[in-house]
Amino acid sequence: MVTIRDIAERAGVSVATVSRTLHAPEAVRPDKRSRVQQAIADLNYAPNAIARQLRKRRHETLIVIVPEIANPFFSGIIQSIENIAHDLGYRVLIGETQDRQDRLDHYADMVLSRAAGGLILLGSLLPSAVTASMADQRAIPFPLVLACERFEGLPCPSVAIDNQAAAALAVRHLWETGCRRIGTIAGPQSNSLGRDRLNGYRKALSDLGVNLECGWMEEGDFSIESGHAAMMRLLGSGGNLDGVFCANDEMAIGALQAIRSSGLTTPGDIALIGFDDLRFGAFATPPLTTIRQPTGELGETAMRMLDALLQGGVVDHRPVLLAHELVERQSTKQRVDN
Amino acid sequence: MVTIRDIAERAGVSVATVSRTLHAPEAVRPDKRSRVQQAIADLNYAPNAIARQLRKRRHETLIVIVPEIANPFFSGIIQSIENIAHDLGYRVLIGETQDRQDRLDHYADMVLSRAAGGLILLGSLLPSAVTASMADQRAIPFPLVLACERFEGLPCPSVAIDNQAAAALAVRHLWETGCRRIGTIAGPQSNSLGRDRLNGYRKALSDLGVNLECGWMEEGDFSIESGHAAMMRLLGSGGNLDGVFCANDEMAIGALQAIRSSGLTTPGDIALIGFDDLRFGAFATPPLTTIRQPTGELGETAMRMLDALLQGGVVDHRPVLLAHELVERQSTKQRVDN
DNA sequence: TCCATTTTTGTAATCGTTATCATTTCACAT
DNA sequence: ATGTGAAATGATAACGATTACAAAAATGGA
Repeated sequence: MVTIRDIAERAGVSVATVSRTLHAPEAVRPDKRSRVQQAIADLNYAPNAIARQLRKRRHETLIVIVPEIANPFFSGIIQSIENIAHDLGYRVLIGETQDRQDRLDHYADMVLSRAAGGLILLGSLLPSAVTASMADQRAIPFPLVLACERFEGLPCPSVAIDNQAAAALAVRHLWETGCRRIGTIAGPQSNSLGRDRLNGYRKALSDLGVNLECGWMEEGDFSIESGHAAMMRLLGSGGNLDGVFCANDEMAIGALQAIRSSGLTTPGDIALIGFDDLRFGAFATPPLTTIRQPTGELGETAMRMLDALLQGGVVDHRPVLLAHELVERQSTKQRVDN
Repeated sequence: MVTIRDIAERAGVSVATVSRTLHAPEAVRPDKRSRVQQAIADLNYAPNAIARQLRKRRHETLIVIVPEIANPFFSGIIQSIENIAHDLGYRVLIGETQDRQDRLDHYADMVLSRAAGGLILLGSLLPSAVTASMADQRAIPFPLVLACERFEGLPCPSVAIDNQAAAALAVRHLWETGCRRIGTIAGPQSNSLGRDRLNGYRKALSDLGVNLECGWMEEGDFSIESGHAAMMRLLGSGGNLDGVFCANDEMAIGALQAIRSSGLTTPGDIALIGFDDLRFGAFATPPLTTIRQPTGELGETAMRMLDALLQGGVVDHRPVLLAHELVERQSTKQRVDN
């Protein structure tokens, strides 16, 4: 491996001069500077980032953790994180956990051992180092920002939307467009997203004075397939629904097909509303009405929070809630406005 | 920051003993070992990975580069890469380029500067360090494996399917199910995937003795939206098509909607076949006939190649071609078998 | 008890940078 | 020429781990 010492030798200068040509070229005289640059080119030298980091104790590498990259919802968030990160001089790497604690801990170890500077967590799992610190009432052991999910009482900055309110909005929309027997395909209840959205559904119904009848609720795991299966169960359970709120778009896409394959139509027989505003939802048959989360803003806010944390600033631990939005397409009946 | 020296001091031993308790506990006497472990727990010590890497010159971090994580096709590949990588003791991070050279080079720099051990490249862009080395007839400057795309004459291991043959298979399938005027929505011609699939289309037509008429071909950029737009152009160009081969599933999903919104049906009026076998394609209306790539095998092969490279082995530079498969669903007419 | 082995331990060099500080070189005025 | 201050350079100590190698301690047999 070619090191700074090899360059120094070949250029007939000291290692300090080489280092300076690299980081403050104006501080070294042009003749030496060009000799050094020549040597660097000749030997194809690239400074060893490991050694430099050891010396500088600064980290330009951040990690964004997602449960699964296959989920297109995360991509918008990640993209905006990356854009901001880039501007702020960081490098972003993405880690996928597949909801496995060991994988997550593996990535957390990178931060614990200073191979990376900080973590943005998009999933519903917490690194065990964080859980442990909570249990011991200690501070969180590294720069951490939470996005999308909510963790009660975790002392770190977080950003999300008000999932419960957004879910309630979706249900109200179904009601306002004429649905009277509104069911739901809920997300996994192990996770705050799933719980909040189900609570929103419940709250909206009770605000509307509707009783949640048995056979109106099924649970999925946010996948297309689970949405399909849950819809089949709803259809079979005699709930006699005319509208269904799905806790995300992927399950709604599965549900859509279940409805059609049962010989029913959307929105004619059963209206459907999803959550997340996936690109694929807009091109489903019929195009899916949904709740849009401000993915760009979500990512940007999270990234700026992490930057503030890394700059040593103290960041407010109260969750930042961003605005959501109803996107009306053809899977719900049209509102009669006037 | 708490270092190994702090632990040594608190436990009343030397740093060597601490290091040994960490990596070869059986080599240190139980009493000291437990004193050290106690000190580690007390001070919440985590060894500095940077320092260790500098000393050990080994890399357990690999980078997988994708053009955009939003593309669900890549997720299957990445997942299998991660599974194998994990078993082999590597840590995988994902970098997204959004087809921008500067981003790609940024990740390549991490390998060049030894912040990571190697690269698996899934996109159509090459790091400039690699292009430069090719131009100078030098060897590629770091462990690199290519998956999915093909680069003529690049001396490094690669794995893919035979895109041209697969595209030809798709076109033949349309023919065999009765289509006689077969158009295509091609991928970007800047990229080998797009080119190979278009060549396959051309070759299949000429093998079938069909003349490619004007108005049968439009180009998209692999996105849903571009597929929609391209299909609208095809419909307007008077090519009078009864079947269309789309160079990927996302464009096919866009095309599907364009056809429907024009009052036509699939496969009745126009049959459609895609490429990649996305999950969303299986749940489209109608479910999409497509070509499946063996994503799992693709990822596994790439990862094993990179491991071999990192182990210092010499790996064959001839591209490894894996088998593809036709997945018949309802967007093409049913074959009359007998 | 004492010597020869075998285990355990500690000291110090090393990895490739950066940064401090002392030293040398330079430009310029006298 | 010479003195001065500024600019450029070099030697070297960090950064925090790992690991030869040497030294010390423990073990065991006589």
